[in-house]
Amino acid sequence: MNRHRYRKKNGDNFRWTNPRRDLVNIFTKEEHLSADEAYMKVKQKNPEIGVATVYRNLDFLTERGILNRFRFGDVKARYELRDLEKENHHHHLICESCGKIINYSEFVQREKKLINAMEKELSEKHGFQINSHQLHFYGICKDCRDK
Amino acid sequence: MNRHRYRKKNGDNFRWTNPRRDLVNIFTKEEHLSADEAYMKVKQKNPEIGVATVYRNLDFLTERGILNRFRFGDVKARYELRDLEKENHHHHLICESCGKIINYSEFVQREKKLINAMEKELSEKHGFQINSHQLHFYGICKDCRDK
DNA sequence: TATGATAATGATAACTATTATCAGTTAGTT
DNA sequence: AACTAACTGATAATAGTTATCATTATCATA
Ligand SMILES: [Mn+2]
Ligand SMILES: [Mn+2]
Ligand SMILES: [Zn+2]
Ligand SMILES: [Zn+2]
Repeated sequence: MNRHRYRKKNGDNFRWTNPRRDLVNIFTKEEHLSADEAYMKVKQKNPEIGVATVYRNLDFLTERGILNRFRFGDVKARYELRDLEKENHHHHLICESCGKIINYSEFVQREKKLINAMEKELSEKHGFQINSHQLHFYGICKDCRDK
Repeated sequence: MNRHRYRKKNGDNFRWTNPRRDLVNIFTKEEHLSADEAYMKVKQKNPEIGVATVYRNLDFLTERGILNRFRFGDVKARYELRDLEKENHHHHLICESCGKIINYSEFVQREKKLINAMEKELSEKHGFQINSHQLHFYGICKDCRDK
């Protein structure tokens, strides 16, 4: 599991650097980018940046709770800004044909109730402390169906 | 998205070979194996088998609906036999510390209702045809918490 | 039950995503 | 301005997976 280990050991005295700022900026404009896609974007603003820096900081920002990391069946990880408000909490539809990813936030209320009950029971029954959940729907998007 | 393309073009005249039989057998005994883990297991029975064959057939069996493929935050894919009965439908708890994967099937009834409603609305609203869903809970397992 | 078409295999090279290493650079503190 | 640890970029290394290709095995048919 531990393939992401650019972890801080002592304290939290991190530095707010340009690559970090640039990355966060990019994710305010675009969602679900892979490391490579983010790298391309950041490069436009700062051609000097290296891939390793992008990977390191996607990891850094994810561990700091600023980004969410997903793996949608695809090998490569994808990222988005973490929802600040609970109301924005959303999940994903993934097209198995073209790979398109669609956000949806319907049913948040009803879902929340079920998820809360689940988390409670699961943590009691399995002694498992739940930190987050992901709900993915796989299928075929409208565009691909129309073809 | 199309990184898995050992796909048949013409018809469905596939052959029921030893590697395929062996793989299915292994998954009746163990769950959530990665390609490499499955390879090791099959090798015990048939030391001649190659990795490529394992990858090809994990893919083959997944596309034939015999196996489920997952990516639990980890880079590597993991597989299990697809649930034959709806009653066995289950989801997963993933420990972010040790990587342990726990099946759970509580709430299937309540969940089914919500999921059905979701699938209906989502397909109407987004024109998206939903084929399957995955619900993953991430957190810390009992063993890791006790340490 | 032998034959033939072609699906499948195994070895291995290649590729893609990610991580480690390390010398040089910077942010933030004094 | 000087100091120091955090950070960076280049690049090598690794892990997981897929492509290639010559050889073999399956199975429908004769
Ligand atoms: Mn999203
Ligand atoms: Mn399972
Ligand atoms: Zn599509
Ligand atoms: Zn654990």
